[in-house]
Amino acid sequence: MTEAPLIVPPSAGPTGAGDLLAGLNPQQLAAVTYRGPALLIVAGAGSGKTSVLTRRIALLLRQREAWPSQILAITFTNKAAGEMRERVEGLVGEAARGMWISTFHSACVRILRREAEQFGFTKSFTIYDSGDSRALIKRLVKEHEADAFGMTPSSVQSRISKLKNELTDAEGYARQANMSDPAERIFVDVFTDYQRALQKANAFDFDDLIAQTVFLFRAFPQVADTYRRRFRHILVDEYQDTNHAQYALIHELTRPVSAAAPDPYASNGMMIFEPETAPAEPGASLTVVGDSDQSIYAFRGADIRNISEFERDFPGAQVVLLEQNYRSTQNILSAANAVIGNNFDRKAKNLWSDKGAGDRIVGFTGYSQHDEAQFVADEVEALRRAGMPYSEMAVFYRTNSQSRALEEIFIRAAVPYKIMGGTKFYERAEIKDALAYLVAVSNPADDMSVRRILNKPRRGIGDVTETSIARFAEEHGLSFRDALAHPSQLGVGPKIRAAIARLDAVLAEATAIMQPASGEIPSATSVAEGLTVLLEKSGYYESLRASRDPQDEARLENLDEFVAVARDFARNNPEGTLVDFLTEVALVSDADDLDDESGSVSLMTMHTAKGLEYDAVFVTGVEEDLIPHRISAGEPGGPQEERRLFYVGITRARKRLHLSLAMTRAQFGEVSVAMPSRFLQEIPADLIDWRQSPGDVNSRGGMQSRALNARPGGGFGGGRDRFGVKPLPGRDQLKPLSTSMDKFPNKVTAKVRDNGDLELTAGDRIRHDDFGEGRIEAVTGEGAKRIAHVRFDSAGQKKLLIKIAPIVKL
DNA sequence: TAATCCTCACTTTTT
DNA sequence: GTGAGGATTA
Repeated sequence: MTEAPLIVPPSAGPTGAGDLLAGLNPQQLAAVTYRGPALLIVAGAGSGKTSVLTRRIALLLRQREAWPSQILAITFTNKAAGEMRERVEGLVGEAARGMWISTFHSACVRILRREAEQFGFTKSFTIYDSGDSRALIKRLVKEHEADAFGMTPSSVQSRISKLKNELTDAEGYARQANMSDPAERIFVDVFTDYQRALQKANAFDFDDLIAQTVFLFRAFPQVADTYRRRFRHILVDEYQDTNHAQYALIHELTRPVSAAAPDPYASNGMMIFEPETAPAEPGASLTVVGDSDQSIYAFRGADIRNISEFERDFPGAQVVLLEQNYRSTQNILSAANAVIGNNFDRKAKNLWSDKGAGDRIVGFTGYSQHDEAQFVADEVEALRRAGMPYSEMAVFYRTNSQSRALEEIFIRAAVPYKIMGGTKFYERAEIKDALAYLVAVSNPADDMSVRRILNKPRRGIGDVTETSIARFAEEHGLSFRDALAHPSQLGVGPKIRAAIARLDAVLAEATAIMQPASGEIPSATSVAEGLTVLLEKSGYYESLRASRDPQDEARLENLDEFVAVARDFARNNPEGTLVDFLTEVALVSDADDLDDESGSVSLMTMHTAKGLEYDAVFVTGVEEDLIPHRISAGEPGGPQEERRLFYVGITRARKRLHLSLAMTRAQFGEVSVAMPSRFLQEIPADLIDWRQSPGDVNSRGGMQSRALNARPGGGFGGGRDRFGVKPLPGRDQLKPLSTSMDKFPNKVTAKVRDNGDLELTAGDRIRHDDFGEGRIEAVTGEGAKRIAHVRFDSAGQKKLLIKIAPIVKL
């Protein structure tokens, strides 16, 4: 490999790289141009790592150091993969074709489908998502009566998942387990049976996709060599989030090619045996990008050591540190640095920005989560009026349940919002049902799917019938699916017999459409067609249409959307088969539709926020027991991971950062007192502009100072409390500052009413239960979405959804 | 077999 | 407060 020149003049002709290197700082330039076996790019938040990674790839292509087919770039989400591909294409155009830019899982699926027959699977294997595997484990836990030992399906699932992430299989675990412990024995049995069931169903779970690929490479070195020869440049993004199995996969792929063997890629498919003496090729060049301060997935098996010990694992590795942040103002970064600096055993890193100090961080303490939410809504509206689009604002929280209060207030305040993440489209029951129908066609060996649809819609087929079908299948050596073709031999009543026959016929009809036996190639739209046939003729649609449950209407819409997804797939992949479609669906999560729908505020957990950025960010619920979460206290490294999570949250902000909390929070049906998060006090007080500090709220009424006094050594110093707020002069902190509502015009209750068709016009005066009296300035919107723009006498400007606002006309 | 009542548990989750 | 899943009943 030739050493790339560090600086290429912009006029260097067709292979010139000047534009690729333009505008890079020296560290970025080094990260793009360094050539060697291994490179670690430590990329602080907002340091332009995506740009560096894409330019690095583009430069490799532009300078003809690598063919596209020799590049494997790995990201964690399909969305990130898509963006990276787009950006590389933007830089080098057509020359980007043929690269593998994908997630770990997609890359492994591609490999496994190609090699499946090597180890007892077929190309059309199913991918079990965590719901599928939980369902299977649940059955096994029941069969083995493992619940008697306190094992729940989800605990077993997470244990198995952890073991697989460590590349430990059932056999390996059994070898070192204490088999005199009955609980251990049963767990081993469940694990073993689980793996056996997967194999029998021709299925892999998510963890298997990685682990089995590693096992494949280890068991069949010549297969591994094929890929080692092919991929000369491997780049991994978000390396701090890799688990052991992923690490091992990378390790396998970057080993030197072990022996002279046929190379199908270099020989036009002809088998050419090189002489034994052929020099083995060196391992692929590896580039990893990551930031250990943003490692927030240890709970999923991510191993921070992968990045912290990179230099040991890959001797001779070069390390480049990107510390200049191009995203945030210095105040935000100073807060972030101060917080993360409290984590010990991290490599020092100091993000800096040349954007100037910027605005101070805004702090707010509400009485309740509603109060806090109202603050967020008000602030969002103020920013909107100042010209910031909603799509540039985001609200983060630690747990999904916190979104509820925010939603309630946002609806009432007519703030358009969008929840990111949350219940996933592909995890909805009706979508899983539709998928199960498709899987029943594509992989009849997969009993789970067939069992799932057996009685959906209701056909009168219950447990008893299911068991007899299973028994019949067992006795005759058939799959569960094939047993459906012999309803008369099942010993069930005529009604049920007919129902089974009908299901069998529907499946057969759909199979004929999507996978014609004659070997002819099904049309591009066959998946959408087959899906429609399945849903129509199985009676699934009909049962939803006939239902009186209002939720079933939404289910129908979801199914329509799913059919639309299938049509889109056909359009984008004219050659795409049913298996391709199912693969895409299994590996694509909703996180991939994170596209900012322009014009709405984004609500999401701090985990989901990683990798995103917004002009204005609201981090809510900055309280003890929430961030850091209560449960994290018991886990090793828990509090530190929580701190990183908080760090990720605040480093998403470009210009404005808001930190808010509530003094009381209703959780699990009861209201409890919340305390400010310890992380708040790690931020230098002069960086925060408290609109309402914890001190303000506490010093009112009977529960004064509870949160502040709860910490020994806390209290006030230098005329300012620890939150940087001056105590009001002339008043004793222990006495109520004010007992009237005027100081807290935003205090909000969570009542909802129905005003029906209350007529309002500009100029009317109204009284609001929480905000007092005000004057209507304008009314916009139609019907149930009519919005009153009100200027309240003491609570300021607000928008209200008229239908549900607690208001009366005066 | 299906509907209904009751109990329980309740972080985060790129695939 | 809520939703899922299990046990109980019709």
